[in-house]
Amino acid sequence: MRRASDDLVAEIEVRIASGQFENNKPLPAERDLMDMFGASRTVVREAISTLANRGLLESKPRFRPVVKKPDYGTVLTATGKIIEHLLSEPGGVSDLYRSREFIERSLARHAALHANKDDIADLKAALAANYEAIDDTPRFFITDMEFHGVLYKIVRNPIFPAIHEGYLSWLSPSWGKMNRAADHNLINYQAHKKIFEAILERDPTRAEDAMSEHLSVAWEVVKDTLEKK
Amino acid sequence: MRRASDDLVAEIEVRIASGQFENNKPLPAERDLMDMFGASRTVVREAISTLANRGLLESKPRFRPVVKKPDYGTVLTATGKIIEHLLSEPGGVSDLYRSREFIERSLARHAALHANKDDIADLKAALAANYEAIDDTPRFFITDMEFHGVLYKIVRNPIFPAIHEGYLSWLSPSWGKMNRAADHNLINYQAHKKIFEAILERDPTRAEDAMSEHLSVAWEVVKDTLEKK
DNA sequence: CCTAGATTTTGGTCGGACCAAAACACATCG
DNA sequence: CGATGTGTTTTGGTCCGACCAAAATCTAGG
Repeated sequence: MRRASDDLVAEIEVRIASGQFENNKPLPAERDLMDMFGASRTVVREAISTLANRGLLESKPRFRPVVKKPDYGTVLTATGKIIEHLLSEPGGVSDLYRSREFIERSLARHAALHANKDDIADLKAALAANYEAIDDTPRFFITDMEFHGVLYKIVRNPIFPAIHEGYLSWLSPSWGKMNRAADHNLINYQAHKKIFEAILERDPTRAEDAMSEHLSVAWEVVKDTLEKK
Repeated sequence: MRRASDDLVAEIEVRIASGQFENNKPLPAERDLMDMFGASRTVVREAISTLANRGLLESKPRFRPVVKKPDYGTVLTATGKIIEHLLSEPGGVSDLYRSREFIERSLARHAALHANKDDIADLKAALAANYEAIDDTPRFFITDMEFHGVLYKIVRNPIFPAIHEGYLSWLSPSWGKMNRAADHNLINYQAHKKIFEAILERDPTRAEDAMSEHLSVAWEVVKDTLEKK
């Protein structure tokens, strides 16, 4: 048994994929969709709701839903709401953080083995920006993220930058409130520098260890913040 | 501006988290929810639909929605529909497969460094089961998955088995149709054996390389299958 | 105590209605 | 002629009541 709205969902998906409903353009009005598919407004709205939850439509109340052809970022935003539940449970943040540690350790190793000239240049630039921002904590936070972001980029697989985005959006609420004084910034910068140097010298194990060390230290701070709260 | 159904969604989420709506038990009838929250059936249904799409309710047409407290598996099923879209685009399967390669290489390395007695025993058992099934392709497929699954378990982080599940459900349609003759089984078994031995000897680099080799070979087969189609 | 049929409940769908906000058209003004 | 303000139409959000068919529940018969 299937719902009428499921058929509609499928048909709209096809039209989005085929470009008949153009990307980033508003969907036709609900009443037009009714005519178009010979469905009642109930099913039309239900279909829209489903598609919005899947991330294929971006629907703000009172505004026309906008067609969004899915990418790996879409997956993350669609997942966000569930992840929130998981993070609120004991160990949730810890599990997620540790998975990040696992990934980024591997990323550091990978960078040491496979980074090319451009990648190195990007890392160097990110590190420099990082250094410049040591006395500007909000800005340091951004350059910090960007330094790590370069590592996600080096694998040249669109999935990884999306994962990075995910970690940022899910984890940053946890460390947003934590004490990010200038001395922390310095410590983090130095850690980044160590990672960079290991990559530069093509030493995967040292790169991995440096990253491991870096994230462990940062985790201690995050953990304290979580427990205090 | 917020929708009335959003409030309802939030309230129901709370009641699920608090256990007032018990896990794996059916949600109250729509008309009861109307009374309970003083909302119209329209918003009640909209809220249910949203929660179902989020994965907090499992709703089969004509049946009472069943409450599902989210876990990392929930994330995957909720994501599945979007991933399908991404996989149907050029390079989609390839990107996903390569991300798996990246992860499992790291898993092999990690196992070589950190597997304990029990983990080794599990791997050994999985490998044995694998061997037993060489002449039984469907069964080999299962034991193959399980061998890899042990590696995901070794990191002792609930996120990773969930990732494994994800790869299986998303990738297996691609290789389901491919030629899985007994000679392939033997090759794969031998690859597993090499990985296991490297882990046993605590040689992370050889474990990683063996995994890398194993997945590359498998990918060639998958790729051919995809292109032929 | 179990089964088969009658009855009630309930999810899915429809149509119509109303409101307020958004989108649009148009006249006005600098 | 473009910017601006106003009036009209369109459109999404919500509610109501109704109907159907499938589930769930109850009931009578074995």
